[in-house]
Amino acid sequence: MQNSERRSQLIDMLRIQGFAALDELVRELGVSESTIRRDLDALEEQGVAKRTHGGALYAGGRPRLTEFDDRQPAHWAAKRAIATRAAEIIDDGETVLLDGGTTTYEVARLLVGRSLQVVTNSLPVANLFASESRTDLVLLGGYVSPRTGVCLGPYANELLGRLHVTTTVLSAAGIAREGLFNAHLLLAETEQAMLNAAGRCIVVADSSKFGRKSLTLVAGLNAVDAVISDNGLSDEWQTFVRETCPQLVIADVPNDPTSTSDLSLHKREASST
Amino acid sequence: MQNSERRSQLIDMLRIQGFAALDELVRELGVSESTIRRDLDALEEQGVAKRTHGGALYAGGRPRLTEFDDRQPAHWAAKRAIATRAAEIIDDGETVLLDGGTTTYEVARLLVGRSLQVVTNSLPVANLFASESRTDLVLLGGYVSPRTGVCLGPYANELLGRLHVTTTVLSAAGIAREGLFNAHLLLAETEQAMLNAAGRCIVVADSSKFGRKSLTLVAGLNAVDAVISDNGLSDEWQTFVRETCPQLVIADVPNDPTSTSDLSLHKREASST
DNA sequence: GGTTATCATGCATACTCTTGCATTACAGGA
DNA sequence: TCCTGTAATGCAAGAGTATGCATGATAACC
Repeated sequence: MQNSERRSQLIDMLRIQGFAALDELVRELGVSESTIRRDLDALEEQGVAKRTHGGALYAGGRPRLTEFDDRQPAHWAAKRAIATRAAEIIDDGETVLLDGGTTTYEVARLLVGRSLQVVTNSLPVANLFASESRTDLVLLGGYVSPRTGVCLGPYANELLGRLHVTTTVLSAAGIAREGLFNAHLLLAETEQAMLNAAGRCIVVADSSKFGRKSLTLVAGLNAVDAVISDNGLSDEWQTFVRETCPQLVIADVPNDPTSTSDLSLHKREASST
Repeated sequence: MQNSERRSQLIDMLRIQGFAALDELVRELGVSESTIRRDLDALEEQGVAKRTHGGALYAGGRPRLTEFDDRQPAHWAAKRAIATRAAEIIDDGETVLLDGGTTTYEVARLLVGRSLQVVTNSLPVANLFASESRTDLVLLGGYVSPRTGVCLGPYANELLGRLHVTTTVLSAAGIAREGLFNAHLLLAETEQAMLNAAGRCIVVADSSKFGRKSLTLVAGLNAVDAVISDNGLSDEWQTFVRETCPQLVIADVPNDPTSTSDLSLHKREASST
């Protein structure tokens, strides 16, 4: 792990928690105490952190949307892999409707710079494209949920009712045999409207989502055209999805601790566990 | 010459990941470490990447909203002063409609954390409130203008037609005797809708805006309830605005080295304003 | 005031960067 | 065809930087 990467991770921890103890940072980042101290010195120098006895306080800018802050690196790798496959099957010139959610956000990041028309209800996604002249951006209006930064409510649904897009990329809080589940009642309605507005609908969901229900059912799996998940998905679920839905794409997650031991571990061979 | 192709691939990796370790790039691109270093040097030269120990960060290519980048410090002081006065006359519990534009953005910054309901068509303004649980945020939808980050078009206007807010804060590209001017045809329509949706309408405009026309007329000054400007506004304009509009607020700009003759320390009388 | 935890500093080690040089690939001219 | 200049690439060695550990100093706590 590199200097700058570790420090940005450190900033993330501070921003989320507000305060972090020294030994906690040592444990989490896997480096020595001295290194953490030096990092905190540097961060204090640039005004991001404020050192205290036994730890450090966050002193930087405004708090960001909470959902995007606790991106676990493990899940993040799966999301990245899934997003890559999703971006591959989207062609230039399409009109793409992007849902809120962390996985769709990763898809959006991969679409930046491409020649597309993007429709979204997600503020973070919109920010990615806002300054991009090559991509037309249409934002759905409505009430903005503080936690996730997505637009909800009747206005968004109404606008969706008058739009048609070639591809919709949907996320889900859970996928069960009944179909896609979501945690917000209003968001479920919006996602149903998104589904109806689409020529084809792609659902992106990492394998941990399967077998989990959430508050409300959005749609059955037979209503979507493709499901993209990662190779952690069990065989039972894979066969079930293949039977229910026209297409199932399994993204290969590279970051598997058992398979990458041969490349360049000369630097971490003596690292303590 | 595969040089340029590899470098564009490198830029893609950096843009997508934000950070890339050196050995990771070596593995991915299949060239030696030295070559990657030289590539990164070249990319840093042209401002696309920022080298760090062990890798590189994505630096350039993030063309942010241009309007917010060239904030002149001198104008900014006036805008800040104006925004302060505007924020003072907005009470907690109000529903505030905020236009796009740099001055209204400053107003928005001062309103963060207050107990309000905010309606806006501006993406930068929305970002300020998105993670704020104390402020309800309603975003107008529609086509997003890449340069300014505001939502335009019939959808925004239609939604505005069904809203009512207590206070609208409008900006203007220019103010002439005819009234408020704006540079975008579509935005002018949206601003007219904003005006109609408001119980009272406040126009924020620094003194440099007065006497300047722009593409299209939005509304006469008699349609607004208050104008807030800075103390650089000439007496003629002040009397004109006072005759046309119910209220004129002049914000005191603390230090304005550009408009005053020079910084000679004549000990002026401590005139209380 | 004594005890304990936390902090700063110096130094050894390992990694990363820069620089210089040799090799390879390619295009233009005799 | 052969030669040659140019650019790109790879390799190696010394300089530079980051990290971890140890030790004395400092600050918090009872």
